[in-house]
Parts: sequence; structure tokens; C-alpha cells
Amino acid sequence: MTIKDVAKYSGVSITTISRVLNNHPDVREEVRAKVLKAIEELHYVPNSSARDLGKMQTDTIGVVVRGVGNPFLNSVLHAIEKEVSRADYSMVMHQIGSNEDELAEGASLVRSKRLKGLIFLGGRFDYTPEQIATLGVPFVCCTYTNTFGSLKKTAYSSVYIDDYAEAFRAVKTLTDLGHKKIAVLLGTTDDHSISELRFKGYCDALKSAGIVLDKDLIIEAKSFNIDDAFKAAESFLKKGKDFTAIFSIADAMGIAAIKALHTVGLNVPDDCSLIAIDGIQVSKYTIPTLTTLVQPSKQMGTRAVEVLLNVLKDECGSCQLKLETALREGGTLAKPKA
Amino acid sequence: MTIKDVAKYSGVSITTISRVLNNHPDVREEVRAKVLKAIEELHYVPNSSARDLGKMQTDTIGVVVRGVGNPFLNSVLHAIEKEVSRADYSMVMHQIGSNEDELAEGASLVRSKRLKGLIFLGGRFDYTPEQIATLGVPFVCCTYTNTFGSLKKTAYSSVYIDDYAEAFRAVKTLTDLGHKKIAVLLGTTDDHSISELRFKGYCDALKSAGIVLDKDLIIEAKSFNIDDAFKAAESFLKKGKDFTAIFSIADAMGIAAIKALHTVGLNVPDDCSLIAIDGIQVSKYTIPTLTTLVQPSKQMGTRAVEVLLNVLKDECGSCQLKLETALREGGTLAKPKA
DNA sequence: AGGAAAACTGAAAACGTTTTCAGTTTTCTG
DNA sequence: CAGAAAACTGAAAACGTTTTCAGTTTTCCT
Repeated sequence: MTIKDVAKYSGVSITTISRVLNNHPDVREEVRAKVLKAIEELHYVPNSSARDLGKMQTDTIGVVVRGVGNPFLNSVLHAIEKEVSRADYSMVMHQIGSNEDELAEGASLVRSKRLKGLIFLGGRFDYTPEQIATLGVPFVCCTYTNTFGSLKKTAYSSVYIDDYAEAFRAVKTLTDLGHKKIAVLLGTTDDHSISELRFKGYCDALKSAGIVLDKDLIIEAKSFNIDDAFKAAESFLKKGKDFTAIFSIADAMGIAAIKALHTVGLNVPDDCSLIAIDGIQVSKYTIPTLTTLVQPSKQMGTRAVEVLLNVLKDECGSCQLKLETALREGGTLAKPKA
Repeated sequence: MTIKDVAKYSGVSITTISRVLNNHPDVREEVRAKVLKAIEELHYVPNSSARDLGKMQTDTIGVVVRGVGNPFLNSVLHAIEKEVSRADYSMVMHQIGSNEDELAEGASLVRSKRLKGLIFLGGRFDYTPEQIATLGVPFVCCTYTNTFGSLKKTAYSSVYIDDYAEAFRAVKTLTDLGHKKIAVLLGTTDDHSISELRFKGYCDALKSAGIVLDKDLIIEAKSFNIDDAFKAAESFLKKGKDFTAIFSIADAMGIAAIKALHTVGLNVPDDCSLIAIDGIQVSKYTIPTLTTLVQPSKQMGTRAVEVLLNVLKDECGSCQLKLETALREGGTLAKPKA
């Protein structure tokens, strides 16, 4: 059942069928109706491979995601998928690991699947314009703050929160309560730019509160994974350092921290306050409830797709969209003990 | 950069390039090496649209998933994606909501995307052979027990745990400890067959322990969502029923239950024991750690793909693969108070 | 060494679309 | 009503692969 059969059946050329299929304006209404009827009667469905080959593009956008285990990224990812299919596009997801390069993986994905555009989700993105040019398709960076690296802010599209400022805000919440000895729980800064940026926010918030950075209070987990975060927190606690609060750069890591604190008999928030960034669903159900800056994950995904589709349509330059977090007050905050 | 360029560059015909690309045996080792080198040097990536068109198939499999919010399904989904791309296939995911029909959605997906096969993940699957025949491609049911409905067990492929038996086992753990008043926390049984099956396991475990089912101890949440589970648990607790344990049919719901219990001042496990099924990562970090029957989510995804690919390759009938859970002992189990 | 089989190779024809471009109608204008 | 513009249509050439089939080598056997 091909376009040829439809052509024969309805007595017009395949060109005309193609035109009807693609909503070209220059086909008589009467003919269009006839063709549509034929398509209906023959249950014809266009072959998308042939279509893509003819068009030299695919109506497919790719999502390169680093660290799919992360519940927050999952939420964004699903929002992306929903929006993509709402727009009658397809999505392919490509998971990358810690030793893989987002741009290289993205480029190969684009070439092999003939993607129209790309979304980078949850990793690092620090490339030169020349490197970026190799991609050949528009893209949107999602969950990265694009305020660093060798690229100008306007060089590419992004949908993001200001990781630096939000981290600053989180830590300021702690200093405002009177905390001086604030630890920070980080993922590796190798893969994830947010780790670096949020750490910077932490540093500057301390500084602006007149607190000197204590390197002993930096807890760096091997990854963003909750298991790694727990291990890191555990071994930090064993050292018996003096501290009254923890800033966790991600909810999942914060959950691990609560558990680790509990394991060594420290009470949250009496012995240790805790604040995180992300706002994943499950962190509403920790005991006590995690206080966190909630990122609008669904909106982030939806907007990323919108931005990409706009760029594709208008061939316009780029677009930066900054979203805001909202404080979700849980029960992990208290004044430091005297 | 097409196959033609590679042919010219390496001095052989495009046919030979194609053969190398597809691992045909009849190409001299020396030539193969030369071609591979050329491919490498030119950074050539085959055009998958053209490839699909030539082959008349797509090397794409679809995943129809109900309830993507669920962390367990997410884990399976990512395992599927990994295995699919490891096999040089592509995956398209299709999320469906509560008022959508898996088979209908699957069928339309197959037609429009020319899919080679389908995986159904996390919902209900109860169709007649005639309905199934409309699909036209092989498929695997994942996370459904195929021991009910109008179909014979061997009518289609599946990778699953025995939801009934595992639920039985979970509840037996509670009755063995001496619990008599055991509540069950369910998702809706409309969309999700596992809810129904695990509930059956609960009922029969009670019966075999000589306990009469108390309908007042059935907590049915509106969905599998953690928020809905919390609401359901909360309103159940308000009623002040007498019970000493809860069997939660999913980890996420169990986490909600712990929180709800804590909110009304009940201690886990002293006042109420708790056991669940799923074994998602975060449930290792609840306080106390959730005791649960861990489903091998990664394996489940991987195997589902393997089974599907085998069926596709051999055109053989079908294959049922039952996986086992493993008890992860946390701290939510205790003998009932005297 | 000679012939046959086996191993390899490439030209050309698919695959089912879209797109270009050269028509052919129809409609409009004065 | 002639001529030009606009509206429509179709033949044929892409698009980048795979596959078929007819060669051409090489290897093996006597």
C-alpha cells in the first residue's frame, strides 16, 4: 500500500497525492477531497522512512541526557516527551555516561537519525562556537545556566534556572537563620555544570554573610546518585567536623543526607538544618519534609520544546528563558543551637 | 557525507561499504579494515532513513507506558532504552493516560512510525486474540502477570514477576510475625492489573493465615501516585481503625504511608509494620528504611528487549520470562504489640 | 596444470517518498 | 477576446541506502 496505489486508485499523479499529504495549497479542493477519500478507503499510511529520506529531515528531535537516574531529570524528560508528541514530532532519548561528551554524542545522534534539533539535558555544556557549529542543527540547553564558559550568553538557546543565584538564595536562608558552619553536599563537578555553579553560589553566600569558607565542610560525592551521596555524607560525618547546617545541591542528595544524619543520631533540624534545590516529588515525604527550592520541572521540559520548535520554525537566532524556583518549606530548617 | 563518499575515498564500491556496515561475511578482512578506516576518518554515519527505506523496516521499537511518574517504571524504561540502543535499534516512548487504551495507542504508533515491535509497560493488558492481531507486530508485556484475562498464557510474550505470589509472600511475612490486622494500600485497579493481582495475593495470604478480610482495612488510592497514596493513607488513618501493619503494593506508596503514619504520631515499626513491593532506589533512604521485595527493574527492561528481539529474529512464537524479587530488609518490620 | 567451487566484488535496480521544473489548464484584465 | 498571470498538474530526478545478480578473482582438488 504505497502512494502509487493511492494515485492509481484516485486517478491522479503521485505528485498530487504527496501535495495533499503535505497540505500544499496548490491543489484543487475537488481533487483534494477525492484523494483524501482514496487515502481513507485504502487505509493508506505514508511510509515515514521514505518521507524522511525525500525531505532530508525527520521531524524528530533528540534529547541527550546525562544522569537519567536523577528523578528531577526524569520529570523534565517526560514533560519534553509529552510536548514533543503534542507537536506531532518524535523524540529520541540518548543517555550518556560520565566519560562521554555531550556534543560529540549529540552530533553523532543528529547525523545518524537526521534529527531536526537537539535538547541537552542535565550535564555540562561548555564548548567553543566552532565546536558547536559541527552540530549543524538548532539546540536548546536545558537545566544549565549559560553564564559561563567560552560562549556568549546569546550564542545558543537555553531554558534554565540561575543555579548560582538559587544556590546563593538557599545558603542565604541558612545564614539568615544564624548558621555559620554550613556544609555543602556536591555531586562531582566534572560532568555537571550545575554542581560547579551551585557551589559558587554557596561560596559567595558565605562570603556575603562574612563567613570564611571552610574546606573541611565541602562534601563531594562521586556522582549525583543518591547512593554515592549517602556514602559521601556518611564518611563526612565520621570525621566529626563541627557544623550546624547542610546545603545539598540536589534533593536526592539531601534525602541521603537526612538518612546519614539520622544514622549517626543527629536530629534534623535540631542538630542540623538542611536545604536543597530541585523539588522532586518524593522529597515532600521525607521525615522531616525536605525544605527545598522547587524547580518547575514540567514547565522546564515544555518550554525547552517550545523554544526549540520556535527556533526551527523561524530560523531565528536564539532564545534564553530563565525560570524561577519556589521555596517549598518543609521541616528541615531551624536556628542553630546556641 | 554519504556512502558514496566513503566508497570513493576507500576505492571500493558502495555495495562493499554497505556490506561492511551490515556485517556481511563475504568481504575480505583486508578490505573490511580499509573501509572501516575510511568510515572512521570521514566520520561517516549512515543515514537511517535511507537505511530503513532500503531494508523496508525501521529497527525501531515502541514502548507504550502507563504512569511514567512511577520511579520503578522509569528504571525499567531506562534499562529498555539502554538495551535497545546497545542492539543498534531505536526506541520511541509513548506515554498514555488513564482514559487511553494501550492496544489502540500501540497500534496507531506502529502504523505511523513503522515499528518493528512493541513493549507494553506498566498498565493493564487484557485483550482478545482478534484485538491483538490488529497490532501486526510482535510485542512483549512487561510488568504484567499474564495469568488472567481472556488470553492463554502462551499467546504472547512477557517478562514479569508473579505479582500474586510476591504479594502473597509479602503479606505472609507480616502474618508470620504475628500480625492479624493488616491493611493494604492499593492504587486504582482500573488501569493497572498489578494492583488487582497484588490485592489478590494479599487476600489469599490472609486467608491462608486464617485471617478474615476486613474491608475497612483496604486503602484504595486514586492512582499509583505518591501524592494520591498519601491522601488515601491520611484519610484512612483519620478513621482510627485498628491495625498493626500495612502492605503497600508499591514502594512509592509505602513511602507516603510512612509519612502519613509519622504525621499522626504512629511509630514505624513499633506501632505499625510496613512492607512493600518494588525496591526503588530512594526507598533505601526512608526512616526507617523500607522493607520491600525488590523487583529487578534493570533486568526486567533488558530482558524485555532481549525477548522482543529474539521473537523478531526467529519469528518464533512467544516467550514467557518470570523474574524473582529479592527481599530487602529495612527497618519497617516488627512483631505486633501485645 | 587445469577445472570447479568458493570467496569476493560491483553495477544497477529497487525502496517510497519529495521536489523541481516544465507543462497545461483556468482565471483575470483591458 | 486576446494575452498574461495565476492556478494547478504530472514526469522525472533526486534522496542514501540495501539487495540482486552477474561477474571476477582466489582457493582447492586431482
